[in-house]
Amino acid sequence: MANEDRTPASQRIAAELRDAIDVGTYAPGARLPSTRTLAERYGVVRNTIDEALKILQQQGVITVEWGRGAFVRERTRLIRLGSDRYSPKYRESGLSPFLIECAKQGKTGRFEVLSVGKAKPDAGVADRLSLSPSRESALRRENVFYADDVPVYRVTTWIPWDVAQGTGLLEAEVPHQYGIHGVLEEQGHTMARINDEISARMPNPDEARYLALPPGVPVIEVVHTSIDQQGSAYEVTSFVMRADMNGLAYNVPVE
Amino acid sequence: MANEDRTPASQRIAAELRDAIDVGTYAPGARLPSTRTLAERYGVVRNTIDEALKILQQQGVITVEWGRGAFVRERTRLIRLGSDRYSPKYRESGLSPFLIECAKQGKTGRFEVLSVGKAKPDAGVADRLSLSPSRESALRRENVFYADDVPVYRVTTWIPWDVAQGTGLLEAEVPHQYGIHGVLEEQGHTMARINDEISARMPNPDEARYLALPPGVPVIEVVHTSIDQQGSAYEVTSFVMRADMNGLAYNVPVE
DNA sequence: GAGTGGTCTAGACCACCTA
DNA sequence: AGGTGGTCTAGACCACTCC
Repeated sequence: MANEDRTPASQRIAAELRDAIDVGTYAPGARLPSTRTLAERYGVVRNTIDEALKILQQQGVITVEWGRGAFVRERTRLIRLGSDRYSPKYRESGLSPFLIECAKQGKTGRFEVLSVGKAKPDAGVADRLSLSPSRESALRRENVFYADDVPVYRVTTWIPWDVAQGTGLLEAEVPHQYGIHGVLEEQGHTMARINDEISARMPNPDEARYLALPPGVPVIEVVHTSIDQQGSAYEVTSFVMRADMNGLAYNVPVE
Repeated sequence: MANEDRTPASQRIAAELRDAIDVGTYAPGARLPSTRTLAERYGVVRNTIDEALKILQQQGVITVEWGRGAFVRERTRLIRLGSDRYSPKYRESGLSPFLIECAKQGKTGRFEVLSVGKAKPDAGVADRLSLSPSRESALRRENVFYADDVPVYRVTTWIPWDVAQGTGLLEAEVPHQYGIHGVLEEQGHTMARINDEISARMPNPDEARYLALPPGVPVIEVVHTSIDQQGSAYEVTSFVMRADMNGLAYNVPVE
């Protein structure tokens, strides 16, 4: 048992397994030996193997399935949300960039409306919309987007009440060929600029549940603000997406 | 004893502690009771408390310090890397956007050059630079950026060899007031557009070490491509940054 | 030295999956 | 039923921090 190495066994084993995965001993999708087998092989108790697997899980290297085993995570293709997603050039297709990207990858995209209604925006949203918080309400629409029935975005849209009222945006079904932004454009709000604020973090328990996130998968949060030709913000949308299936791309001019 | 709830004790305790943190029972920076105390309070063994704390750590809610205790993580202010970071308007100040942002927050920004030399770009970089991979080399510069001596970015820049040669970019010290992009501009490459591809994930062990990342902190990766007025890519930079201290902002026109 | 977290052992029971 | 992962107990030893 002379253990020359001073790093804990669980970490050492995690590193060894990770190396084995990296060199392809265990291919993506392959099952690792059972915890009992690994415990015997490394001469440690099963608990220690559990620790090692938890480390790999947190690193996003494996997924563990109840009663089945631990599997090397498959590299999922990224869905890229582009800076051009609001571009008029997509209007003609009648499809949203999300649906186009899904179709490209042979996936079926769809979304569900979770809620539509009047609500008080939080301070951050109120600030971006130049509303006085806790005094003015806004229209809130909550959606979830799916690719092949896997939830990939949780989307919350906020529109100042005076912009939204009387437009039909209060209906679950948006009554316009070009969606919400089609309606807003008819109200005189043509999108001139966007401001996207991007961050990443571990999900909170709610988000983990909504997005059915396995452990070790962070989320990307994009807070998007639409700005019209007068320079005023008239819509804020927050996207929360699983980071292992989504990316962003901004191809933009230098000003 | 009579445990009506079927969720594991460690998860239940983690949720209770998280709620206590959310409502402010434990303020940011405050120390949680010791694992032994918590074990007694919840009537479980210390190991179970350890599990609960690991969950909170992975969620990025607390940091645990050896021999000192578990502390509620302070909300660190974000350093925002903006889409305007290459804008000519910053040229006059002579400061990079990173240094400006650090100064705003009362932090001292600096960077170190890790390496400068000829290297073969990987397939992704070669593709973005329209080089034939494994045949053409490029200049690679590796830097680390610090804010108050905390490493926040790991940056790797690639420039095609025929663009870089004879420019002084092979020196550790870039011989130009406006940095790398000042030199490249003198070579006739004026930045007309940028293409930033953004993803997030858990760090690999290397990155965790370089950036001194505590557990539960994801990284944001930005692969930036500079495009000149002829529409050709002449520089690729990869930024890997700790997600709890960094964010991105793109304020751009809709085209 | 006292207190703290980190880890490990040995053994047990539970819940889920496959057959 | 038999295999798999998930969790918990009880107790032990180690390493780091602070006084």
